[in-house]
Amino acid sequence: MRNFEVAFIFNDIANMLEIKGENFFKIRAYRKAAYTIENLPLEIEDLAKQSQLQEIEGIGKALSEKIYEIIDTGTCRYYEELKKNFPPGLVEMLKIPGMGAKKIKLVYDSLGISSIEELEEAARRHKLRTLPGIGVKTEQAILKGIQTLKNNSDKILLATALPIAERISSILSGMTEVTNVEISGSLRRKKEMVKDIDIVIATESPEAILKDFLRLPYIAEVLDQDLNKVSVMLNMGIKLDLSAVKTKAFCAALQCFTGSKEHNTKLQNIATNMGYELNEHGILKKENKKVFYPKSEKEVYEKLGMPYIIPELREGRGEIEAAMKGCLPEMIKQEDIRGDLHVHSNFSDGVSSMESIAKRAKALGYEYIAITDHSKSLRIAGGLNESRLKEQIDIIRDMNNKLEGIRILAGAEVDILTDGTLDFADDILKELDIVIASIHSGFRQDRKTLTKRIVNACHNPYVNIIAHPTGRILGRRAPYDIDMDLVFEAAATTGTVLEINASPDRLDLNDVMAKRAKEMGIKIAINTDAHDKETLTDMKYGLWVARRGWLEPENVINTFSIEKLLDFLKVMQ
DNA sequence: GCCGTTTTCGGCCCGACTGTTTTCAGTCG
Repeated sequence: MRNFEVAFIFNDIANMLEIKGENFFKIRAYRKAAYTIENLPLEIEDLAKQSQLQEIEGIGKALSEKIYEIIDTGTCRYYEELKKNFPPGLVEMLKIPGMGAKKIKLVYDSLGISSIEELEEAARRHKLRTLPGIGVKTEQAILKGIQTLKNNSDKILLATALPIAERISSILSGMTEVTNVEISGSLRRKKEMVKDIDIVIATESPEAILKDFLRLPYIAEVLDQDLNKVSVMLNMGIKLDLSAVKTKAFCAALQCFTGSKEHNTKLQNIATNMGYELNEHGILKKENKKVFYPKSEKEVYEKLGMPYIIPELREGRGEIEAAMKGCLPEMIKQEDIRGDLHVHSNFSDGVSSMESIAKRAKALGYEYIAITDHSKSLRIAGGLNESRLKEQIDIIRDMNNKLEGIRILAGAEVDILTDGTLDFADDILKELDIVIASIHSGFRQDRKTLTKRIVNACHNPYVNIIAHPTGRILGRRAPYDIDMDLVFEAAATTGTVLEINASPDRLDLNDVMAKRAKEMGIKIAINTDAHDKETLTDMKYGLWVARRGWLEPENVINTFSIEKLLDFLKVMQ
C-alpha cells in the first residue's frame, strides 16, 4: 500500500512540475521513480527500514528523503507546498486528450481557468480561440477531449484498483472478529476498468469493525454510512464500498455482491421458478420459509442446478445457459502459460537486458520467451535497424547454446508503416523465429486505409501475430477506426494470431473480441509487451481478459510446448 | 531529479503530425 501512496504522490508532483514548466528531466525523474516504486515486487517500507532505498534505480538522495517522509507522515513538505499554490483542477486537465502542460498554463495565466468545468465553459463561449496559438480547431478538439474524458472519468484501471483492494482486504482480514474477507463487484469479475472497489466481510460485530475500518489512514472522506455498510473516498481518489454480513450469510452475500446485474437477474429468475428466493441473506425456500445458507459459492450454483461459474464469466453472456447444459469452457489458467511472446529488451526501449529477462522468465516457470524489439522507423523507441537486429539474433542464438531451462526466441515487433508496408523486408523477417506486426503511427488515417494496413500485414507470410490490434489506450485513446470484421476475416483466412496485449492500460483485444476470435477459430497469444522484466507478471491481466472471453488453453498459442509452438510458427510461413 | 564520473557538473529523447502560423509551438507516441 505504501508503494502506491509514494507512487501516487510522486506522479502528482510530476504533474504539477510539468504545468509549472520545470526541467523536463526532473519531471521524468519523478515519473520514473513513481513507475519503479509502483511496480516494485517489494514493500518500499521494508527497503526503507533496511536503508536500501538508494539502491533502487532512479532513486537518489532527494527522492529517498521524500520517501522516508511519506512513510513516516503520509505526505511530504515539498508536495504539500506545491499543492498549496496549485488549484487541483489544473492537474485534472492533463487528462484531457489534446491538453498538455503548456496549454493548461496558458489558459490559467490568461483566463484564470482552473478546472475542467471552467475550461469547457470557456470553449463553449469561444473564448479559447482568442488566445495565441489556439484556433477554432483546437477549441473544438478540447471540447471533444473533455467529452472523451467524461465518458471514462468515473472509471479506473483494474490494475490501479486491484492492488489497493488487496491491501485493504489484507488489513481487514487481520482484524479480530472478521471471519472472512473477499473483494466483490466488477473488480472480482476482473473488468478492465471499474468504478469503485467493493469488499464484503463476514463478522458478528459489524458496527465495531466498520468503526475500526474508518480509522485507517487511507480514508479521505466518508460518503455514506449505515449499520452494515460504509462508502468512503480513499486518498487516491478511489471510492470504496465495504459491506459487513453475518458469517453464515457470507457466501450468499459474496455471490450477490459480485454480480453482474445481468447474471444475477437470470439466476434469480431460475431461483423463482424453482420456488426459491435468492438474495444476499441466503436462499429462501418460499414454501416453508426455510433459509439455506450456502457454505460456498459453489453451493449457490448447485442449489440452482448448475455447476460453479467463475466470477470472470458472470456477465450474462450465455454462461448460465452453458452451465445448465454442462458445457462451460475449460478456462485457461496461469499454469497453462508457458511463455511470453512480446517482450522488449534494452536493445530498443526496454530497460532490462535479454539475459535478465530470460532469467526472470525462467523463474516464472516459463519454457520460452520471445524478444521482440521495435523496428527502425519507431525512432523514439530506439527501433533496431537491420544490422542491429542481425546482431541481436546472433546474440540470442549464442545465448540459447549456453542457457538451460529456457529458450529465447528471436523476434521483432515490426511497424506496419503508414503506406501499409512493413518496416523490414521479407528476407530479414524470415531469419526470425517469430514476427509481430503492429501499428504505431498514422492513427488518424481513414477506416479503409487503416484496415487495409492490418489486413496486408496478416497476408505477409512471415507475420505470426498482430499486436494490440485495435490500438486503444484505456481511458485515454479510443481504438483506431478499423473494420474489425475484415481484420478477423483476414486473421482467420491467413491463420494469423491476434494478441491479447496484457499491458493493463491496453488489454487489447478486449474480452468480447477475444470471444469472437475464438468462435471464428482464430488463435490468440496473450503477451505482456513488457518493457521491464518486472512487468512480465502483467500476464495475469491478459489472462483475465482471456477468461472473460471464454478462452481455453488450446485457443492460446503460448500454452503450447516449445516444440508445438515452433511447429505452429513454421507452418504459418 | 539521477547518474557517472573528469568528485562537479553536463547529459539525460526524437520525430511526425496538427494547427497555427508564415517559421514554429505543442502534443503525442
